[in-house]
Amino acid sequence: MKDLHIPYYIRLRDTLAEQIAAGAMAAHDKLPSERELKESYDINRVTVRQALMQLESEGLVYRLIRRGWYVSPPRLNYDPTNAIGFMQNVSAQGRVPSTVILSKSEIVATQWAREKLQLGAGEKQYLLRRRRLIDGHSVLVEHIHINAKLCSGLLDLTLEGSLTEVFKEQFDLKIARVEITMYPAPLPEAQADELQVIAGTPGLLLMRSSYDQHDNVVTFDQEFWRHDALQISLQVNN
Amino acid sequence: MKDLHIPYYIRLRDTLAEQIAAGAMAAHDKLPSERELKESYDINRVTVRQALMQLESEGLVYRLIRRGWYVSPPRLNYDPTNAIGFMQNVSAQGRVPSTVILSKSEIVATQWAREKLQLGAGEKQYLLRRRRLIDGHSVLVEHIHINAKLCSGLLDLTLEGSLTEVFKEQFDLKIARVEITMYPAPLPEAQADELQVIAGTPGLLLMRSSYDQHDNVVTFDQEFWRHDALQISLQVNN
DNA sequence: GAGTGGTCTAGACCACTTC
DNA sequence: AAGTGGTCTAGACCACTCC
Repeated sequence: MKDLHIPYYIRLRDTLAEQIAAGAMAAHDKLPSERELKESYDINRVTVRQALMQLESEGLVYRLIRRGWYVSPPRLNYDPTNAIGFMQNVSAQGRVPSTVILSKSEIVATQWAREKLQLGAGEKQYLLRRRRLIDGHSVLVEHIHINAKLCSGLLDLTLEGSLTEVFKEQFDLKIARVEITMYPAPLPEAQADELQVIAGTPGLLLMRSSYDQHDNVVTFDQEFWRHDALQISLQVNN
Repeated sequence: MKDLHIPYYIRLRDTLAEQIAAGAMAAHDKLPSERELKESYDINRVTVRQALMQLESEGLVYRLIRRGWYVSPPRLNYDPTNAIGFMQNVSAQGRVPSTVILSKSEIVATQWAREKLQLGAGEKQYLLRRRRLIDGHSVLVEHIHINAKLCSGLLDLTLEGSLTEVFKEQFDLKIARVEITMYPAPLPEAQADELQVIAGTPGLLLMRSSYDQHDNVVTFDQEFWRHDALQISLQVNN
């Protein structure tokens, strides 16, 4: 015999999901506080949180640490086979992109970066860290490791937009080939902090290696996305 | 001032993650029961579960309903730009694939399927539901909606392997173009049951439309993956 | 029948945000 | 100072699995 009882947290989850779907709450609206929900539905606060965390993993709501729960905006469409940059892609979908440079530095490549960038011992790399936003809300943090000898002086240029364009315009470097790997994974603590989400919340990890026309590695990029911020779409011709 | 206290559930999560990484437990090994962990680490069972659910969302452990928590195997590599089928892909990675046909039927296309398959009112579709496994463990459930008039009699053939091959060999249909959309999302209840996971656990939803050489829609496929079962990798040439 | 995980309660204290 | 979410306790009962 199957258990036919519907748990309270599932009912609350569905109730809230319906309200959101029905448009009773708009993107970025704040939900009632956990204690209010607890009173309204006469269930324990732990149970309320269980429902909210379900909705979070569905991408319907997100939270700001110690500030509350909010309705998620629609996902951004991302086509990894398309070379279009973040700024253009977001704009094309009728939303407002922005970029914050978190840090930029020239360092001696770590062993790990040396492998990824195919560098020898002692060679230099740039490390560029950026946070990117849609409609004023952070959606990803990225760490871009750059082969410094291919683009000396890069850090003095404008780095908010497409690096691919900067490489082409300023350094005559064409990105000829890109390798991408991605999978769902929780955000590491440092990146979670920067996205103002709690460590361990679901995320999407995307890594990208870019090669120039001579098949040198130009950049190795790690992107830490909010898991509810994007949807991957692509087209393949055989 | 930042809070420097490390929560118990984070400590337990890290402890278990280290044990797994160190190889103290192999793929599909059962973890100690929640009550054993509670005793061992002298924390509440709710807190133990919090740690386990974190590990689940990281893809390090999975659970079988009411049976326990187990160590996850490595992720399958999946290249959406590569036409290679599931069976071949799994084999190529040194693992053992299998397929279970859950149901197959010929039905009048629903409105929703009519749109996806670009069919007129009253036209027929096949619905094929399969579960696919790696090393004997279910990793996905798929619902394949098929344009019946392009491949009449399909359901009488062997359907465990690559449909793309069946189309080519038996119906002279070449899959010329594929559109894929995917995003992290929890598994719907029905699919969760079939994968023996609890409804609402994290998953990956992948939808695929296949077009033939005349740009007719041949199939529309919904795949419900365990979120920890795969990693997406692809290469793009510009 | 013993053991497991799934659900739930009624509290508590804390760090942090908001006012 | 009041309110919020984050963490945690010490129980409880249930459905189901395993033996």
